[in-house]
Amino acid sequence: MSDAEQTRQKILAVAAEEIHQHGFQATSLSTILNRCGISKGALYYHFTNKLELGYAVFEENYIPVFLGTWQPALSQNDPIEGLCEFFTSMCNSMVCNEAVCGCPLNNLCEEMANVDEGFRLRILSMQEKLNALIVESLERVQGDLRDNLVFSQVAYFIVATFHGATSLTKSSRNKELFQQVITELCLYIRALKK
Amino acid sequence: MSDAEQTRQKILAVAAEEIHQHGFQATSLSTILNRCGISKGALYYHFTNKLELGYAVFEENYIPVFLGTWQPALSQNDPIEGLCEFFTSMCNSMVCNEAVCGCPLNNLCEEMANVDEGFRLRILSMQEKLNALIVESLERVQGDLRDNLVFSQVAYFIVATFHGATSLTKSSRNKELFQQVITELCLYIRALKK
DNA sequence: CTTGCAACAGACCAATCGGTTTGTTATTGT
DNA sequence: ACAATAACAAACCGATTGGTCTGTTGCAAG
Repeated sequence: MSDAEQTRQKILAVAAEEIHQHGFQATSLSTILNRCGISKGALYYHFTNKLELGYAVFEENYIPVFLGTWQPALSQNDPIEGLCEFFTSMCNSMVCNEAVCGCPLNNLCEEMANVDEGFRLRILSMQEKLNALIVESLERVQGDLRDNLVFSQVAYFIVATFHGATSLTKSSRNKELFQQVITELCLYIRALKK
Repeated sequence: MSDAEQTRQKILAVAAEEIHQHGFQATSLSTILNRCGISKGALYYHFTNKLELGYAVFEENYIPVFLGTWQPALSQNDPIEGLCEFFTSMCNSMVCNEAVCGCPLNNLCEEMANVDEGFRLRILSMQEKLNALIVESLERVQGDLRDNLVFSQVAYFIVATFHGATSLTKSSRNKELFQQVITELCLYIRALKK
């Protein structure tokens, strides 16, 4: 990796952290510069403005990480159990920082969806992709599931509940609350089976 | 109502709107001043600083409205149907502005819970109150419900899903998505009965 | 009649914001 | 050897932020 590409990646990584912790609008470019040990010239050489930096963080960091965490769970032989194990292990491995900062995608959705159209469309596209993934995996084991299920509806329900759980955790700073919602969610998911 | 109290209420009302639409941090005091047609001196006569204004909005506007919308649903003879009708009517009556701006409480939770402890504790207290309300109403009709239900867990689950649904609606700007999650949530809630 | 305070008005302030511009350095092709 | 460009450094800029300070006005009590 070239020097230039290295600084670009460094910027992306630091910006991703800052945006995750403080939100996009509250993230200060000068903080990023300080943490990276670079100048403003460097940043504006690699990114045309703050918004484009935000988009780059979203596409090059958040999306891959997001898909990388959901995909394996859904490609299990039994996606129902895959999801439940995924959620449960997330409960157990969750460190304080994650609990407090929430899901980067959901954070951006809450903050930027009605502020900037570019963010909104990117978030929407990601959510639709995740929904499609879940629907796919449910269809794959359709035979084991109850009749009359509306897969897309079920998929959105699962994601909504998950994101709601992270929101609850932010205010309570209590892993147990997250765990409770997840436990109930797993009960719901397993009840999808015949 | 005295003149002074009137301006105070005006400030609170306008601030509540601005915070709902743009979040607390992105809300500009000068915007509030302009919309109210008052000076900075007036605002700082009634509130010591921006944070205290935010707290006042939360306690004097958001909390009463929030409780005022959930309470009636839960005090129905049949809280299960009360909740479902509450959610469904919210789907139908939801105008674009509400869909885009989301729930004020959840917004503040996402934005401020890990930024300011004062906000976090107020939000937490409100969430616990709502949870207690739901638990109460479930206990009231305990006889009609399935055994082995953990009421508090169920209550948090319902609220989490509801808030997750509003988040989904923000990015999609699609009432139907909200409706789908709510439909599935009502299925879940009704399935709590024997 | 005047003194005092509640209820503001509005100029002013330092700090910070995102963004621009100019300058410098190291490398590379010719 | 030289010109060109990539990859920055850093001073600078206008706008805006939350917050302060000094006035000013109207009413009410003494």
